Amino acid sequence: MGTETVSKPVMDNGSGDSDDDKPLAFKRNNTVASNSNQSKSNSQRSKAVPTTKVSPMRSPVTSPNGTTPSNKTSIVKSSMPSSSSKASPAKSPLRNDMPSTVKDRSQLQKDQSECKIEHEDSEDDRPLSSILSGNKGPTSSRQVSSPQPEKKNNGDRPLDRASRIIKDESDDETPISSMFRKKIDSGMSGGNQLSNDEKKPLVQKLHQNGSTVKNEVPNGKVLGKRPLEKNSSADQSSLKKAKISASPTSVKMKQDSVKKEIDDKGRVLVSPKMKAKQLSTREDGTDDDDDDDVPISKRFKSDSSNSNTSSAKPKAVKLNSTSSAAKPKARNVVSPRSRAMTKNTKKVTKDSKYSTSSKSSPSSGDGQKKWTTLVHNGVIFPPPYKPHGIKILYKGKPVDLTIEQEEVATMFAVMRETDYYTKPQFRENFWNDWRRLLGKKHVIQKLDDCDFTPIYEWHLEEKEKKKQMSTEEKKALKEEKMKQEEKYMWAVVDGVKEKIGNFRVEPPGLFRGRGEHPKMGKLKKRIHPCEITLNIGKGAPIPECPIAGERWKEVKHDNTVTWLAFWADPINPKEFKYVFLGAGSSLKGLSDKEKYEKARNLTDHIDNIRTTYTKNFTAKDVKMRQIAVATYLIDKLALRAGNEKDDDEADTVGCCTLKVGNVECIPPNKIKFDFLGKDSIQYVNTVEVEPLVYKAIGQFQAGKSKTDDLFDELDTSKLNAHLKELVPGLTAKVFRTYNASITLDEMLSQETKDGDVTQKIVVYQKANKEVAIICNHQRTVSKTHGAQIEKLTARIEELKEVLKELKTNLDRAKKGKPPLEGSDGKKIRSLEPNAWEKKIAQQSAKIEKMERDMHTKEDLKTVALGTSKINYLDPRITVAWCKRHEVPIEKIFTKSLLEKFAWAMDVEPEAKRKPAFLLFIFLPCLEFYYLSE
DNA sequence: CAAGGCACTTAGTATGCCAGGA
DNA sequence: TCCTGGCATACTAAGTGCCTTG
Repeated sequence: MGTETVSKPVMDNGSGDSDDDKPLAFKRNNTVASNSNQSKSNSQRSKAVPTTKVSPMRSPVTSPNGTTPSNKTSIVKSSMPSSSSKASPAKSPLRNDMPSTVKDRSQLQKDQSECKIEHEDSEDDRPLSSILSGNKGPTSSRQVSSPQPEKKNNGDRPLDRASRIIKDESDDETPISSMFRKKIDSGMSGGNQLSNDEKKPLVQKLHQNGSTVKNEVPNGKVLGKRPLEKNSSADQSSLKKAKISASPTSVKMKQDSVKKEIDDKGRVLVSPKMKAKQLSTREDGTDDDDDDDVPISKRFKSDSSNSNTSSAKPKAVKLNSTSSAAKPKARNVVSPRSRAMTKNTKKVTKDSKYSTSSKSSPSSGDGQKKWTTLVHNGVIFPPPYKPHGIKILYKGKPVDLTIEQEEVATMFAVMRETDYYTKPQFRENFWNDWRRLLGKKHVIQKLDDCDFTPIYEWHLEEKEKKKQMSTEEKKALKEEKMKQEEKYMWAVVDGVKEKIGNFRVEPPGLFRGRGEHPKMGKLKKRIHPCEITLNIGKGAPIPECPIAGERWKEVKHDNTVTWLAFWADPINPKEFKYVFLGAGSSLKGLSDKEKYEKARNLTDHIDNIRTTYTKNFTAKDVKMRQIAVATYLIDKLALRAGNEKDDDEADTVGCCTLKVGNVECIPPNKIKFDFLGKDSIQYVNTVEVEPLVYKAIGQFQAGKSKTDDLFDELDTSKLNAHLKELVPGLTAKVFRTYNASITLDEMLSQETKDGDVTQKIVVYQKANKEVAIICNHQRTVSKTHGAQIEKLTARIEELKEVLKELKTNLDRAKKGKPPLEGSDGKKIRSLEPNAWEKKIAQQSAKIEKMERDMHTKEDLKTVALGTSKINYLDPRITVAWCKRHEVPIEKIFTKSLLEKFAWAMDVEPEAKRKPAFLLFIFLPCLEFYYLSE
């Protein structure tokens, strides 16, 4: 895309890039944080961290408004799609579509029979309208700003985040949506869809292989293409326009980029991009369309009419607020959602008609129909263990082991070079499980007397052999593997071939829990078909069990969930391991998009939320005060919610589970956090907080021991229940997404300058790094890091020596003297002074680059950039920025990320519409006016 | 309301692959 | 041409959050 070029120039006004840079939507005022300092910790994992970083950008601000319109009204609405969807407690009267008869897992497990339930669906839940309304108002009223007082102190300023607008972005996107709409309009009116026929084929045959099938239903039904959107979602549909069906063809026209694929049966399938686009269309008419695609502004319009309305944010119901405090945190809450749900009622319509019969299981998932037809070939199992016959030594003597015993011994032996190998907990757990296989009377009575060296050496040899294979051999092997796996790699969802994320059953091994996990080293036993439950469409052929003589545990047909298969986790039998579609699938894309929409929607409410919690810093009710402080920390520091954990898990915490000892008050108003978070990654950060927060934390600590809960009246359910009262669908994790995306947007808009692509990429990486620091995404320093730095340092020194020689020769050349001979003794030919100067410049540039690279490497040695890019940064911000600045998107997103974010690729850069765009930011309502002009 | 169940997202590490440099 | 570093992907652990049950 470079395209925009032209326009861009035009647009710029004096402002220079800045305008361009303006993010589409989000903007923030403040400066970037300075973070830099974070501490990197040293080493390894646990240690590191952000230390005091100062505030990461976060917050600055106050301000809001000014710039942003924040308020676009407020309305909440819908936005949170999900909520709606979920809302209904399953039950839902609303949903109709459900598949008929499906048993839910629990039931199944219990062995009950199926339950049929019919629901209507709710598709729409929320009216977007509300939002709109907000938007509309030009002026805004937006709220004022932030609550915060802000002071910035050194770095961290408390909350200052400007309120920015994410929403604007939508504006940007408008175009996109428009496209969709057009599509719709144009064609369709009717909903024609692709024919169902197309899809049908898949389903046809059925065989069962022996598995137990429960609930099988006749299929039926509609096979239309998948609606991409969830039913509920945002969409609301009220609008629903007729959806068009999206026949591939039609779709295609619109999108160029889309590629078609033909599946083996000759069906036309769509590439991810296309699919994304298709989203807009709905399949059987059933679904709603997605409003998602519709620009918010547009949505508003349409929606407004909607009923749902609910608009008002205030909405939410409140739930109870009870006070009790029990510490045991309970998880659930009630929820406001119910109300929301009610709304749902809405939608129903659609599905019901089309849908087939499904019934859904009451409990699973959010109860929304996720697909209509689902065909896949099951999962592939790891190859059986191949005994090597190498004996371990026990007290110096070789010991005979059975195949099973040898297999487990080998798992342990090959871990010799890992840290686990020497950890007492790991060894103990391994020993307990292995001993069970050996039997009490076995010769081997003590792990420490075992010498696994022979197996370890065998393992090294095998590795070496593999390494030494010729390229051809490796290639052949790979092809062979591919051939075996090909059939398991794909699923056909509503007629579209999609990649499956993890179609391989996890092989047996020793559990590698992170941190001080109490179960590390336990044997993760081999999973057999009889432990696996498959989920396929009714009427779809039941995958053949790949292991002769065995059969699946069960075959379900639940279209309210997205998993294709699951089995009980052998380490924690209460949990499951699932097989899902790949990240590039439309099902995943949809939910990803919803996630970012939720975050974006938070922009409209953030001021209000901050005002609320600021007010509650002094609430009389302890629970309320704790909620206020916890929300503040989650907003300011991007902490995770912090669910309760069991004793058989590593001892890590999140915001709600912080212990008194994890927080240290440093007068006058700084707080030092030091705890192990997810994956046992240490979080160390000293930040300045609002004086009232400082005071409140001191109160929460008073009279407690270090191991007591800081927020003893709180748990994630209560916290989220409160957040939902403020904004339907809002949960603690949304703040992380919001802050990450806003930070990216602000940094990109503030720091991107004219320059070449490389420089722009550096800006992007810097922003990415900032986000990674905020989110505390760390990685272990590579083993070779030190050596690499040394090497680079040496190389730089060498280059500097050469530079010195060049300078000397320049001086000599100026004096008419011949150059000195090189350090290697070779003669150097004479050059004119300007030629020497040129060489000097080149050499200097080379040195600078190398120093910069080294600095970057050192700087990022403990920072993991990928996690935030994959999970937290709204890809639309990246895409729009790339378009605006003519940076090829491939420079930022890998192939798989491009696939994953196919739904975001259409965002308008906005450059061309800059004028309108800018206004947009400030005065959303003028948008149409401008554009039309 | 507590507790457990379930579904799905987020996360760091291990491994494989490829391009650039010696 | 081989080696290495760095990136991309594979893998799977560890979170979040909603729902149901008692």
